[in-house]
Amino acid sequence: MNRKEQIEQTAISLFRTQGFAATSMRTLAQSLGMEAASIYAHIRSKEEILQKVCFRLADDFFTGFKNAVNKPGTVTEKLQAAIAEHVQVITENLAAATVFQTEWRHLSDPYLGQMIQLQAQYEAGFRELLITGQTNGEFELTDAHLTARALLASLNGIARWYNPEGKLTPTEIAANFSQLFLRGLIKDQISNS
Amino acid sequence: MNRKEQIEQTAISLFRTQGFAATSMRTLAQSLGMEAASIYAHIRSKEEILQKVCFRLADDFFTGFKNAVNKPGTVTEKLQAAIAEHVQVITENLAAATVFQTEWRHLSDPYLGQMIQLQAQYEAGFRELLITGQTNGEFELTDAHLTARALLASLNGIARWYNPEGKLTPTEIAANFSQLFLRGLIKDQISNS
DNA sequence: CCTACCGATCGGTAGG
DNA sequence: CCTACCGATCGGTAGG
Repeated sequence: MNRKEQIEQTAISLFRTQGFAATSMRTLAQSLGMEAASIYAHIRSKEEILQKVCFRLADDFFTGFKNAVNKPGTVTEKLQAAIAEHVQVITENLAAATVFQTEWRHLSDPYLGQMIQLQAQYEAGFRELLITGQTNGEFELTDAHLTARALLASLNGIARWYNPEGKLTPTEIAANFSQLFLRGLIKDQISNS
Repeated sequence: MNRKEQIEQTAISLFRTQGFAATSMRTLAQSLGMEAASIYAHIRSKEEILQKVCFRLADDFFTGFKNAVNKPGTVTEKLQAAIAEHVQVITENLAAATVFQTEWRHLSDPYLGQMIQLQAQYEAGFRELLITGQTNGEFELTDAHLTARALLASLNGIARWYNPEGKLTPTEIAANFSQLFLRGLIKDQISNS
């Protein structure tokens, strides 16, 4: 990891805990053991760090989603794969994913507009998967917009509680989410009747 | 609405769009048509506004949850009621709920610690409801912590997309969430077999 | 990567 | 609710 990557990693860690706006270049410099002015030998601006992390994460999420959708199988299986990919991206980039989710609005034009578009596209991907499953009879749902948003919000929430040293692995987390969203909470009463 | 309430409402609106740290008292003053120094005739500090909105919202959520749980009925019905109450609080306090969700970490001690506790308690309330339903055979779930967090994250996400002029009413949104989390996406195959 | 520094802005106070 | 102002801090540049 070269000095530029060190700066970015440290910045992401601070942005995560304090927020982008509340993190000063002097605090960042102190965490790195250097002067604030020296950081500018490696990066152009504070926002450049945020831009890089946001677009990298967005790219990771899209790559994961495309992998999931392009696999052969039922729509149910594709959705399960998309959930697993999304969980993987978050758990493997925990600090960066948190910063992406909570700080992207501090981007300036034109990056802000691009980010909004990318997020709308990603959500649309899930929504279309849901509609495909609805059309072919695999799924039953009332509102694809609401359902896609509910699923994505709960998946993104993982970044707020996932603990790499906890008892749940990313794979187990993904399996639990798939179970929850596909089967729901209500216990099957068939075997009892 | 007196001047103090006007200041708070305007601040909440700015905190929502720009974030707490990125909103200056001068910007707030300009939105109100007054000087920054004059605001301090009505409030003690910038953070005081954030404190007030966070604790008010937390109180609203707890009140709603207690209402839901104290109603007679099955655990399923109580969970449906808790979802409906949560949706109501968000949709009736859209800006304030968004600020609460995204800016509470900018509170200073001891308010920050209190807020963390309150959120843990609220989540525990949902988790215990889920476990009660699991114990009495209404629900089937693998991990109550994960399930409560998934449900709450998706409910909180409503604040990011709810449109008071949109086609979905808060009641409809709550019904869709209950349907999604209780029944899941998979279409019942019973009638086809 | 440092020293020295820029103009701008920050939350907030004094005094009226 | 205003004018006048405080010390502190901001992101960033110049020059080495």
